[in-house]
Order: sequence, then C-alpha cells, then structure tokens
Amino acid sequence: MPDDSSHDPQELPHDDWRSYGPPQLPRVLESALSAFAEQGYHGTSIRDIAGGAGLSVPGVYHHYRSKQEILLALMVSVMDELLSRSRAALASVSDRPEDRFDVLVESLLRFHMFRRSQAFVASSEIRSLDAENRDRYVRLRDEQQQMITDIVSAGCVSGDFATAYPEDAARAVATLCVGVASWYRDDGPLQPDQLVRRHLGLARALVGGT
Amino acid sequence: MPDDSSHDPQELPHDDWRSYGPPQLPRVLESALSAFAEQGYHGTSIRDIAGGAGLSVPGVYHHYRSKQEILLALMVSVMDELLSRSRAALASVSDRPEDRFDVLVESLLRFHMFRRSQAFVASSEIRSLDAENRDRYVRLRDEQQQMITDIVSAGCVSGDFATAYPEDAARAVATLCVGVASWYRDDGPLQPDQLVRRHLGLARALVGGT
Amino acid sequence: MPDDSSHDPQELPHDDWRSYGPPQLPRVLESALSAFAEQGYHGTSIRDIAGGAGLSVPGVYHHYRSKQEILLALMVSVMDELLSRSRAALASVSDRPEDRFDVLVESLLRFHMFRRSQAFVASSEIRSLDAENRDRYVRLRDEQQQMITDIVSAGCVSGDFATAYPEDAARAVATLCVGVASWYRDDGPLQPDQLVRRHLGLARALVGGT
Amino acid sequence: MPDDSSHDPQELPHDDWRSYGPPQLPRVLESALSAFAEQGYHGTSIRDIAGGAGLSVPGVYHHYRSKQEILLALMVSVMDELLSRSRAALASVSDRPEDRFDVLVESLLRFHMFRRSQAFVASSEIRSLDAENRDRYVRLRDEQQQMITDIVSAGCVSGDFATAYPEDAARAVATLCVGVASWYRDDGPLQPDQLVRRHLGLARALVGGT
DNA sequence: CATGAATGAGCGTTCATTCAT
DNA sequence: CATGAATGAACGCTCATTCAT
Repeated sequence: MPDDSSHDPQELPHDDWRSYGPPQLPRVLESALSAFAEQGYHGTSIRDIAGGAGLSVPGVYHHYRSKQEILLALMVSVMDELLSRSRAALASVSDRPEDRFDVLVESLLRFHMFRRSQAFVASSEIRSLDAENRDRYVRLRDEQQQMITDIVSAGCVSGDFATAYPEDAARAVATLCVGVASWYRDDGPLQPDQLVRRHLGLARALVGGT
Repeated sequence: MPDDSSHDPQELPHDDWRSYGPPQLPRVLESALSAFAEQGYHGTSIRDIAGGAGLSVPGVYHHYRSKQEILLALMVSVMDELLSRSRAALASVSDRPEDRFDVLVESLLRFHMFRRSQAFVASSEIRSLDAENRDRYVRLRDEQQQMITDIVSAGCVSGDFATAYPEDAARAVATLCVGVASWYRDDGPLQPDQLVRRHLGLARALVGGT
Repeated sequence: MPDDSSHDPQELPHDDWRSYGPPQLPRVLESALSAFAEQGYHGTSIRDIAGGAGLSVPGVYHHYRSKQEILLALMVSVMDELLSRSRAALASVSDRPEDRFDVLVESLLRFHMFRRSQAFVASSEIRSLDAENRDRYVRLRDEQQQMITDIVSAGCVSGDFATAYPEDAARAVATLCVGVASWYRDDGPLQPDQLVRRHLGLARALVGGT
Repeated sequence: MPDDSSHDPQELPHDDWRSYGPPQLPRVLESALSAFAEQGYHGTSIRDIAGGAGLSVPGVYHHYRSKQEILLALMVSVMDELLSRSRAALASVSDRPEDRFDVLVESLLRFHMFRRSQAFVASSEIRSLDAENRDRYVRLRDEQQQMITDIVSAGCVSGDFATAYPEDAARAVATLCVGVASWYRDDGPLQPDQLVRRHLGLARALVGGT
C-alpha cells in the first residue's frame, strides 16, 4: 500500500484558511470523488473509478484494498481539511464570540463553495460507510458541529447573541452552510465574497446577533 | 399495468393540511421508500423491494415496468403531496404576506417531520432519475421553491420583510425546512409544535420579519 | 431453491445394491462432478460448471446458492449412496462375519468402480469443504469406515479372522477399495467380476481370513 | 535463473535410506509444499507462496519462471528423493526376493510417514501438471511402481510369494504404502517402527508371502 | 398475483505475471 | 533479492429483467 500521507491535509496547517488552491487528492480519490458526486457510491463501479483515474482495475486495488476503503479515505480527508481549516480560522481571531462566530461561518461557507463536491459526498454518503467507519467519521462531524454550538452558546451567555434555543440555531447555521454545496456553482451569478457576506448576514440573524 | 391512480394524493385535497395520518403508499412504494432511505436507489435491489413488500420479483414487475419507474412514482407522489399540502395551507389564510409565509413554512416543516423518509429520498435521489424523469421532477420542486420566493418577495415589497436578498433568504428558508428531515426523530426531545414554533422563528429571522 | 430430493439416493433403497445404472444426478451436479474430477474444485469455475450443464451462470445460482453448496451437495449425495448401498449389502446376508465382510467389500469395490469419479472427488476434495461442511461430511465417512472396522473386529473375536491389529487391517481394506477409483477404467483389461474376485482375495488376506 | 541443483536430493546419495532429517527444500518450495498440501495447487496463489517463504512476489519469480514450474520442481524433487531412497534400500540387501520386498516396502512406508505432505501433494496434484510435465513425472512414478512389480514377480517365480495376480498385488502394496500419507501423524499413537512392522505384515499378506 | 427458470451484463475482487528501480 | 506500479483475464456472485405456467 503506497504512502498517501503527502496528501494528508493535516500536514499542511491551513494557517491561510481562506485560500483554496486546487484540491490535492491522489488520482484515485479525485476520480472517485467526481464519480460519487454524480452517481453516488453504489452507483459507481470500480471500473468507473479506474477509468477516471487512468488506471486499470487492479491498478486501483494496488492503492486501496477495497471500494469501501476508497470512500473512507475520501471522507476522512474531507473532514480533516474541514476541521483543520476551521481550527485555523478560529486561531486567527480574538476571544469575542461575535468574531469567532463570523470567522467560523465564513470558513464553513468557503469550504462548501470551494470543496463543493467533497462536502456534498461527505454529507450524502455517510450511510454507505461500514458501521465501524461510520462511527469513526461521525465523531469527526460531531466535533465540527460542536465547534459551532459552543460558540453560539458562549455568545448567548455573553449577551452577543439573543437566541432562546442556541442548539437549534447552531444546527440551522450548519444546515445553511452545508446547503451551499447543493447549489453553488463557480460560474454562478454570486461572487464568493458576495455569497459570504450575504450568508453571514443570514447566519447572524439565526442566532439573533446584530 | 394496473391503474395506481387511486393512490394519487392529488385526489385527496389536503384541506386539512396540518393532519398527518400514516402515509397511504402502495406496498411496493412503501417498501421501496424504506429501502431507498436506508441504502439509496443504487444500493437497493428489486429483490429487496419485493421482499419488503411481501411480493415476488415478478409481482413487483406486475405493478411497475422497471426500478426506475418505481423511483419516479415514489418521487412524484411525494412531491404531489407536498405541493398539495402547500396549496391547501395557503388557501386557508388571508393575502397578508406574513400569514402566508408563516403558514407555508409551517406546512413545509410538518411535511419534513411527518414524511421524513419520503422527503429525504425525494431530495437525495434526484440524481438517480433518468434525464427525462429528472426534468419532470425538478419542475415540480422548482414550483415549490417558487412559492416561497414569491411570498418573500411580496413581503419585501409590502414592507413586512426586510431582507435585501429575497431569493437567497427564500432558499435559506427552504434549506432550513428540508434539513429537518435529516435529524428529526419521532421519539426525539422536541415536540412537533415546539419544533414548528422554534423554526418558524428562525425562518422569520432569515427574511428579516418581526 | 428447487427441490432436488427426487435425486436423493436415500429415497431409492438400494436393495439391489449390486446393480448400477447411470448415476441420477441433476445436470449441475453432473457437470460439477466431471469438472471437479478433472481439474479439482479450485481449478473449476462456475462458468465451467454452467457450460457443462448447458446453463448460464445465473442459471447455476438459481439451483445452488454458492459453489461451495454445489460441492457439498455432490459429496453428500455420493456418501449417501455409498452408505445406502453398504447397508443394503449387509442387510442381504447372514450374521457370519465372513459373509458380512465379503459382501461389504464387494459393495465398496463395485461402488468405486461404477461411481469412479464420484468416489474420487468425494475423497480428494474434503479439504475444499468449509469447516462446518467438512465436519458434517467426515462424520458420514467415519460411519462407513466404522462399518468395516466393526466387522473385522467381530471376525477376530469369532476366530474367522486372524489379524492382530484389526483397526489397521480394516483401514488397509478401505484404502484398497478406495484406491480402485484411482486406476479402474471401464474399458480396462479387468472385468468387474474378475476385479471383485481378485481384490476380495486381497482384502481377505489383509484380515488374515482364509 | 539461479542454480538450485544444490538442493537436488540426487546429490546426497541416500545410503542411509532409513534416516530422515528435516526436508532440505529451498524456501519457496517449502512454502509451496505446505500451501499445496492444505489448499491444493489451484487453491494456492503466488502471494500465498511468497508470503510463506518470506519473499516478495517478484522474489518468487526470481527463482521460478511460473507457478507451474514451482509445482514441477516440487514434484520432481519428491520423486527423486523417493526413487533415490528406494534404490539405496535395494542396494543394501541381497538378491532374495523376500528381503528385497521387505526393504522396499519399508522404505516406501518410511517415506510416506516422514515425507507425508510431499508424498500427498505429489500424488494428488498430478492432474495440475501441464501435459508435458505430467508425462515426465508419470514416467518417474511408473518407474517406482515397476520396482515393486518386478520384485513381486520375481518372488512368484522363485516361489517365495504365492499370489496368482502379481501385478494386482503389487499395485495393492503401493496403494497401501501411499495411503499411509493420508492418515499418519507424527504425534499419533503408532510409533514409526510399530507402523512399519504391522504394515509390512499386511504387505506380505497381499503377495501371499509368509 | 405466485413459483420457477432463465439470462446478458455487470459487480467487487483476485489471479499470475511483468517491469522499472 | 526488495519495493512499487501496473495489467489482461478471470474469479464467484448479483443485477434488472423476462417468460411460462
């Protein structure tokens, strides 16, 4: 099994969490990503993946032990990058809940714009993970959700936010950001910064901020 | 091919759009629904569907010409019920944008609570529809989205709502309601009326209502 | 799964244990038998079996759940016929150990001549059975071996046989009979009755009979 | 291709044909042997063999051109050792048929005890040899069988043996000895010398010796 | 509607084998 | 000898679908 760790986003601390180059996925994952995004995990064959990666079928199995392992590698890599960028975003601001909220939402929005298909696959193929892998993955996702909830709760305590139901609001914020991956297009009418500004406004409204 | 139109929800005008009995799907669709919800369209075999419906495989083909036709029938039936309930909800109130918004959002929320798996499958399996069927279905879905956008726009004109970007806000409202299907559980901590109240508040915040 | 019990040798009591018609195996087993005999279980593909049976690959799976199940069905059917004929043979003679020995050996010899490939596959593919199936099969085989051992032991007690090591001798007798399946040919120089006579002589010598 | 002839048993004249050290097979053949013994030739992959030998897959191909060549090398080496020991055994006694018979049977028995899996694989995988290799191997095996037949025939002429069908008896003797490989265990109840004594008795009985 | 039988195509996976380094 | 990368062919098995009864 080859060493793919060079592609592991953890190794690249996303101190510049706002900048997105082209995703650095190994060929097989790249191919699997677009196939899963279009046809889903079960609708994609190893031959599809191999073809998209310019490999033969056994060539794919040289790198990954099974189709399931490809899915897992893909989803973990996505979640790793998301978490890494979220942490970097939070590390770049003060302790004020408002600032922390803004920067985290912005990071989520940008990720769901610029890693559209990754984010989409990661959220839609959880059920295709084996029980064990699913547990492992869900823990990562919950960690991300908790980051939002914690900030919203802190903001309620501090009086920066006014929602009576911080957890519901936090979930709505996450839903809003994740939803972006379902409709955003690079070539759409909305410029990234525009999108961020507008949706940050919506997110603030959800938590009863100013 | 037998006539299944007797199951068409359009025939039952949902004048009581708030009340949800058990869904009235033919056995095959019922079985397909839960299978698609758990494993997706491509992860489900005709044998799965037949087994779940207590039918033989040819028995399934007696009712539907293909697996694709099952998916289409299911998705159209879901959308029909959703639209039918939305129209009934709107028909039950005045012309005031605030009332219309509230009632439509409430209807959407209730549908995504009480037709959880239907709504989930309908939104996640669009890509599994044939090109032709997909067009047909998307038109229905756009119709639903347009209902929200129209009301939000009207509210902005009338001064009831204050958002600067009615279309983005309307989409966020829809995302919020659809998202409910992803996490709501009958046996969860939130009572239906409670959920409606809280999320109606969130929806109003999104459009800058009071 | 179709009912193959009509081919089950247990249902035809082999009261005429000496007479061998053509084997009455279902087409799939017939095909598997000759393929296994020539190339072994692992050297035989489902496509080989299907082709030999005049079926498509799924056609084979309509009758048997797996390749392993084919092997098991084959081996059990062989052992059933062998045991059934052995019992019939013993049931046809007196209690005298000499008679019982002669008739059992004759039955074994004839079986290994006229069910050559069956016997060969049954003895050579035990290792290809799953652990569970192997246990089940080995019990049947031990039962057959025990029939010989019991008779030899009885003959030693009665003084009909003179061997000092009845168990070793009984195993040698079985080895002798089973070995026939490795070299006997229908079109060989030795007539069946001739073969039986000569090898019955050898078997008697092994137990120190007269 | 490296020269493996240093492992060729012909170079170690088995003048002490009774003594068995651990088998001196090259690692690849050693690994192939145990794999073939357990799962058969077709049930064994090159990766199995490589793993068992502590080699990489290309490492195996460094020593042998193909899987088939491994099988051939293994079977020839087994047969070489068997024949070499048989000749050494015969060279150690007088011309008396009885002595020659005893010593040859003893050698065969010991070989099938102490080279159990070798003997088993050699006899069960003949069908897995290519046509050409099979011919070459069968000639060796026939040579071994002929040694027995010749001695039995000589004993009949000299009056030492009393069987009316020397060839059948000789084959039965071989079958008896070969059969030992199917059930003998190092840790079984029968000591090697005991086993030899008892089975020599059985072999003598087969040829009508005293 | 059921059962039973069937099939072409395709599934995920592994095979023996090769070559560059 | 190892590692790493690769491949055409084949593996056991399942797919959606059909037809006769």
